[in-house]
Amino acid sequence: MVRRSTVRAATAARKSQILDAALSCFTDVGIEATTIDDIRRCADCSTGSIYHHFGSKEGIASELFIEGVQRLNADLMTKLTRCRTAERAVKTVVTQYSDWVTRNRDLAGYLLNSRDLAMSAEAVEMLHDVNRAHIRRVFEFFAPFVGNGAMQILPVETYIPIISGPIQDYARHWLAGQFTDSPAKVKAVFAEAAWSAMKGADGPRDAKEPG
Amino acid sequence: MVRRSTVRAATAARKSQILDAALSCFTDVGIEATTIDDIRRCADCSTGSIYHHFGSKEGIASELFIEGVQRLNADLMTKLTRCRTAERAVKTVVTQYSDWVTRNRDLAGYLLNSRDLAMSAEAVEMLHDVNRAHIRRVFEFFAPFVGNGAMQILPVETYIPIISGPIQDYARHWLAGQFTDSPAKVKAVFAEAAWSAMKGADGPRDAKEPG
DNA sequence: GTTTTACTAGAACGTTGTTCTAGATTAGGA
DNA sequence: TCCTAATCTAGAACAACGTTCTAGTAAAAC
Repeated sequence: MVRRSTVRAATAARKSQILDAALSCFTDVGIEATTIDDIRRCADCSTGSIYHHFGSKEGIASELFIEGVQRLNADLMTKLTRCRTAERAVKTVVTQYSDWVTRNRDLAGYLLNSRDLAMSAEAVEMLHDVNRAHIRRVFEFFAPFVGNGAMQILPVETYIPIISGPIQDYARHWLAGQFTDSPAKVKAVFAEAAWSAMKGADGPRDAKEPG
Repeated sequence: MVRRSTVRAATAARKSQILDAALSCFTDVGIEATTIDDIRRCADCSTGSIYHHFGSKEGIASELFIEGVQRLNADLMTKLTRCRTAERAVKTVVTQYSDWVTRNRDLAGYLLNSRDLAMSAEAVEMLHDVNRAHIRRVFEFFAPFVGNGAMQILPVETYIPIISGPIQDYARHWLAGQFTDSPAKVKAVFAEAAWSAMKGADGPRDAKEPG
């Protein structure tokens, strides 16, 4: 049985070289407008090399997308598991995202604006698996805070939009050049807003109102 | 010199026929994957006709996008100007969006997932003008509520993300088939969350609302 | 050293967006 | 009704781009 003990050293470098070139091109002119030849020139490699590693232009786009999501998710989990209170955890979801987007402009812009990417069935499933696993971890982390009344009980599918929706929308506008202040600069506002919308009704306020 | 007093009757019909066909194709397989020939077949017209009316595939996509934004904006303003209190106005922004997306699935999905559309310089400017005018109207409407303390004073660029971000994110997931309940079904939750994050810290100062 | 596998190169192919030219259709004026 | 100009449609032809293919090179396994 042949064992591929070590991937050839140059391979990983070549792949990330192509991915970096692709991200750069996608950022400059958009996915559709970048040609394979653009990427080839920017990565200083041949067409054959690109197709050997990724199979298609869509393969590059998919791998870039999934790898980006995984990096973002991993960074969140690292910071989240250090939190001891519901308030700190909710606010960390917002501030971590703000900082990450500010530090990784190009990749963040790619992730935010490539939602309708036509991906292969395998890539879609891969992405779903990654997302499901991440969401499960996050929900397991937050479950106790909902259980003990520190956070509101809401329909499950509304938690993520309520907490992350605003800062994501802000980030999208900032990345499009429409806002001047970086997400990192205004993160406190969004962290506060998220916590306002999410904290348990501990005060004398009414809990609910007829819609 | 002949003046085109009335646009030829068939023209408007032909254009909207092509736009409808394009939206249908874009929804089914994505913008990049739909060919001019797909649209031609679906709209039952010729290639020449398409290029006469829109100039390019991107021209179709741009016009569809801008027209959709205008319809959405117009619907919001109609409903918004009926509101008399800050709470009702903020909640209306959320519920109107929920209802509109639920009623216009395809178009809403197109608007939400085509942000990175490569548009011509003119189309970009056109869209900016439309957006700026709309945002100015909305802010003029809300200004009094901020002035009298019914709503929080925040950095201007944060209002829209805080109010609309969550329901937009929810809508995106629903349109992608990831959530089962339509935005219209869960709009009350998001309206409540938006108002929680937005209302003045000292309690509402609207006449009708008791502390 | 020989074999096997991983990788690269670049020409060739087929599809697709776009252009072009000729012709059909309609509106307005005698 | 006929004429003229403008608008619109048709579909073949062109050029660009994603992809495939064949041959060849470099590195690991034995």
